[in-house]
Formats: sequence, structure tokens, C-alpha cells
Amino acid sequence: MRVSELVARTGVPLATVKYYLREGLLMPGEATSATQARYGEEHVQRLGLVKALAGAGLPIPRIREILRLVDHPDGSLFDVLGQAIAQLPPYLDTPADDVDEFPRARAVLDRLGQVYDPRYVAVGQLERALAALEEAGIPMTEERLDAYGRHVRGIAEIDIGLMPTASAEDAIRYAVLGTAVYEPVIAAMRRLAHQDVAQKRLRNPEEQDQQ
Amino acid sequence: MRVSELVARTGVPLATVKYYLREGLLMPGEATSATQARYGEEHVQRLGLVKALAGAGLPIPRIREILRLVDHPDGSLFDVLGQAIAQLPPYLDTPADDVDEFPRARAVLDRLGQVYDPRYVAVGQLERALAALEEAGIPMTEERLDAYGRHVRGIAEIDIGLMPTASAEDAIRYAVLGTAVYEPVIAAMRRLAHQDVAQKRLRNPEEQDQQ
DNA sequence: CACACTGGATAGTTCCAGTATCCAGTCGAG
DNA sequence: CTCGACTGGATACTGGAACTATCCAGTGTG
Repeated sequence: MRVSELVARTGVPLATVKYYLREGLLMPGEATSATQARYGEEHVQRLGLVKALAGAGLPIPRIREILRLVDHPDGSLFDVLGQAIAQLPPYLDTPADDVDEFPRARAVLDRLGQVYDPRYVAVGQLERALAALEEAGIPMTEERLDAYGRHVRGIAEIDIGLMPTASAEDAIRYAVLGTAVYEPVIAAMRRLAHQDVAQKRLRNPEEQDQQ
Repeated sequence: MRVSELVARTGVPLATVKYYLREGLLMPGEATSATQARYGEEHVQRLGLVKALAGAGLPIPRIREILRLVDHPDGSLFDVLGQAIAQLPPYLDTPADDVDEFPRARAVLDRLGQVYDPRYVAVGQLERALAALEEAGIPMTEERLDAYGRHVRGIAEIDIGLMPTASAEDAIRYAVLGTAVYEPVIAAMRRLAHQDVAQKRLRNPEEQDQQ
């Protein structure tokens, strides 16, 4: 298909497609002449992915890096996943490697009995999220932490359980995209669950075990 | 305390404090003269909260609206929470009220047996997140959906269970801030749980007790 | 052959968040 | 009392990001 059709299929304006092409977020089409190129389904899909990531507020350089990792995953699953997660907010300026720099995150993870590598970016991200909570004067109780840990782990079990194991490349692709793209789904579901739970409790506070 | 101390305590530059003052994100201090005002702990805390929200990438007008709702919650818990959530990404352009406009979200919620109001913004947000998934060529299986629903509901139960019930105002404040501010914590915990689960499974793939 | 379409290059445009500067009033040490 | 540092308030500016628009010359199509 030609650009015009790609534009029509995806709803992305031509100027923006050209921009993404320029920025390396979209691979160039197969050139058939100096002023013509053919695009395929992979371009439609890639544009959809870029839209999803950009819509989540990710800056272009971060998106480019994620796409690079998905396209050319060189390294172990952990390495690549770590690099990909570093492209997701909250962004850390200091890529430290001392566990003591993350007292809050360390306490949480010890409590949950989770293994972790202090160089793994998500540790710093958790630390930062908890520090922000503290600065804003909103406490994070152990009770809540334990419960969160239990359920989040349940979600992670599903994620990993559904991970394709055929090829390492597939697994990496799945893990990178799954982390980034499912988060908005989980957030939206939590917001809706709040409404549901609150409504049911307020309606009949006695029978608090849901269907 | 004076501005200079507020600046020192929070680490926010003076120019930025003035900017937040101008934008109505920070309430003015108690003026003691034409060129002097006194600030208190509430200003430190508010600055921390603004930092947390801004750090999550929320635009200033959205933060202002959230703070307004926290400060002057007029309406029911559901109304206010709905308004607050509308300030959180993903942002919807069309505030529709027809359920049929949200086929994916509707299917999910029906499946989970959750009550929902199509005018509630989070429904549209879920729809959008699912649509983005689809456009990016990443499927959302029923299996995953059910598992997510179960665990997310567990998290929501905790959230609501810990909600203060003394005053409606406290409850609203708690709910609004809890929704916005805990999300990064949950996201970071999920990322870490991925690493933990993956590592444990790869180490000994036999003992996979999954709930 | 005419003309719409294309890739490629380049130059805006818009918005946003923060920063800087200026001013006149005032507090507080000496 | 005086002088200099600090303050609130107003206004102007900056830098970055994500597009968006225009122009051009080559091309495929009817």
C-alpha cells in the first residue's frame, strides 16, 4: 500500500507519518522508485504501537529506544527488559547501584521476600514513587503494602505464565510491550473496581463478600 | 516560615514556587505586610503533592483541578472521584454517554460482573487502553482479563477498606489522591514482581504454584 | 501529456513549564 | 536612621517537544 492508504488506515496525519519516519519510529517502506515506496501490515501495526506509546505520554527518544529493543533484542531477557523499563516513567537521573540508596524500596521488597537487583531500574522507580508519597504527606502502611504485593504478584504470575517461550526474541518482545502497554489497562481497571467496590459496600455494608 | 525557607525545605526553586503560586497550585501564604507572607507545614506538604503529580507528567491545569476537588469537594464521592479521574491520563476528548461506544470495556466489565456507569470516565479510559492494545496488534485474552480483574479487585478492596469514613471530605481526599498517587507504586511493584517471578521460574520451573 | 501523488528536505507553529528580570516596599542588623 | 538583603507581584523570556506546513523535483496513471 502507499502512504495515503497507510494514513487512511491508521488515522495518523501524513505530516506525522513523515515525522515518525524521520525520527526512526517507523521503518521506511520498500522503495520501488525515487518517489514511491510500498508499506505493509507491519507498518500499520507499528504505527498503532507508536500511537499507544505516544498516547501514554512517552517522549519520542524513549519510544525509539523501546522499539529498538523490541526489534533487536541483544542480551538476556533481564538486561533487555531492564533497559526497556528504564524508558518508562518515572525517569531516574541517578543510575545508582548501591542498595542503601533505596531504603524504602528495600524495606518493601525484603518484606515481600522478593529477590531483586539494586541495579534494576524498577527498584529506583519504586523508591521514587514511595518517596513522592512521603513528601506529599500520604503514608504507605505495611498492611496496604502487603496486600498490594500479594495481588501484584498474582498479576505478574499471569503475565509471566502467558509469556511465549518458543524463542527468546518473542519472549523479550512480549515482556517489553506487555510491561508498557498493559499498565494503562490495569490502572483503568483499578479505577473502575474502586467505583464498583465502593458502590456495593455503601449499598449493603453487611454482605461485603462480592459475587 | 518565609519563602526562602520553604524553598530550602522543599528543594523547589523560588521561581517555580512563584509560578505555582501564580497558577493557583499553591495557596498564598498569610500576608503580614505588603512584601511579606508567612508559610506553614501545609505549604510544604502541598508543594510535595504538586511535585508528585507534576512528576507523574500531569499538566498544570489538571493538577489545579485535582487540588480544587481535594480542597473543595462539592458533590458525592462518586461525582468528585469521577471528576478527579477525568484529570488523569489517558485523556478523553469525547465525554460520551452511550454504552455502545465502549464495546471492549463493556465486554470486560460484563464479564467481571462489575457495575458501571457509562458516563464514568474510567470506562472510556479502559476502552481506549484496550483499543490501543488492539491497534498495536497485542491481543488481550479472556484468561488474562479474568486474572487481572480478580487481582485488581483485590487491590481495590484494600483501597476502599482503608478509606477513612469519619468525614465525607476525608474520604474524598483519600480517594482522589489514592487513585492518582498509588498508581506509580503499583506499576513499579509489578515490574519488580515480573523480575522476581521470571527469575524463580527459570531457576526451578517445576514448583510453579500459581493461584 | 497532464496531473495528482510521492519521498525528502526544511522551516515554521503551538504549547507548555519553567526561568529571569525588574520594581517598589519592608525587615532587621548595626 | 540607614543600608542592604529579602520579599511579593508583574511581565517578559527561554528552551524543548511534538507536530505541521511548504516546497521541490521526480513519478505513475489515466
